[in-house]
Amino acid sequence: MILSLDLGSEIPIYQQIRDQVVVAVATGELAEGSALPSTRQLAGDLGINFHTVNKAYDLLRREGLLLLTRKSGAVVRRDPHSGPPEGGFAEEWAGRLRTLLAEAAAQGLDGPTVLAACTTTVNGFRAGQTATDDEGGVR
Amino acid sequence: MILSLDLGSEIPIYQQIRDQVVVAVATGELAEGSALPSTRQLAGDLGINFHTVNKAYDLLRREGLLLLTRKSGAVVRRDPHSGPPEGGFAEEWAGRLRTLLAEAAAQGLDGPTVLAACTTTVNGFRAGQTATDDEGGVR
DNA sequence: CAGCTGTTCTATAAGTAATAGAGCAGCTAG
DNA sequence: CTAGCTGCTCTATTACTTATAGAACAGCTG
Repeated sequence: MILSLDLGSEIPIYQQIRDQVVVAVATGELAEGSALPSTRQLAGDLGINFHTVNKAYDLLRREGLLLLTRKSGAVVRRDPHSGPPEGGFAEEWAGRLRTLLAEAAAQGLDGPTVLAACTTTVNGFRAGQTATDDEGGVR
Repeated sequence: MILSLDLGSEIPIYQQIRDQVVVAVATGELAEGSALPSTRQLAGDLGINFHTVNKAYDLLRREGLLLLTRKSGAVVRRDPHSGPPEGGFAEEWAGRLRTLLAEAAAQGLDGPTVLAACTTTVNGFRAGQTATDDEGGVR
């Protein structure tokens, strides 16, 4: 997968990394078991400090998406078929969804437009993973 | 409207205020022209510094939701019927939506569940502004 | 005038983000 | 066994953000 950073953004670098890994897992681009570059290597490729990459990986580990070991490096732990998320996630996530959708509504986007954007985005994820959906083989 | 703050949250206070005003505008609880408490009064009610409230109001003004004048105080400028948002908003918002929905998908929430949450939330907003009260409790 | 309003300035303390360097423990290929 | 990789941890510095606080100014209002 290819990571692109915007160093001039107000979004912290470690969060840009985290967000792009999350999207890659959602689309199926990163399946369960996929290996990510090491912290030092990715930092070198991106031209940033390895502590910053370490922070992003550590955040992904705490979210349950990455498994970090000394022998295998960084490996994707979950994918969209791994079953329900950990306790409390759905409620916290629904709260953030409410804020984000409220922002669009307050700015004048009407309901159908907002829901169409949601549907298109979610279907875009599934298109990326249903290619090998019949296999279902969890490695 | 009633503002509730969580001082122990990792979310900045000024952003909690902003988020709750945004939701109130989306639901119609705060219609165009509604007056908000002054910075000093709201700060006193919440037990926080008025500079923090000022920051939240200033953010809402930059987002086009509030109109701040010395004579009228803080007044809601937009509501869901004010027409399309300002240029560039939709694209930036769609990017954040993608990240948020990807997070749910990566954690194992399936597409229909995610879209159901979106629909329920958006309909909850519209129930607050249209004549038809649907009582769509999100629980 | 007295008392509100938003607004702007300085200032401080605490936390976060990103940088940097050094080192340790565990695994693996040569 | 050695060399080199891995995640991981520690200290440290710089810059920015968050939240606090006090003071003052300009405009409107009763």
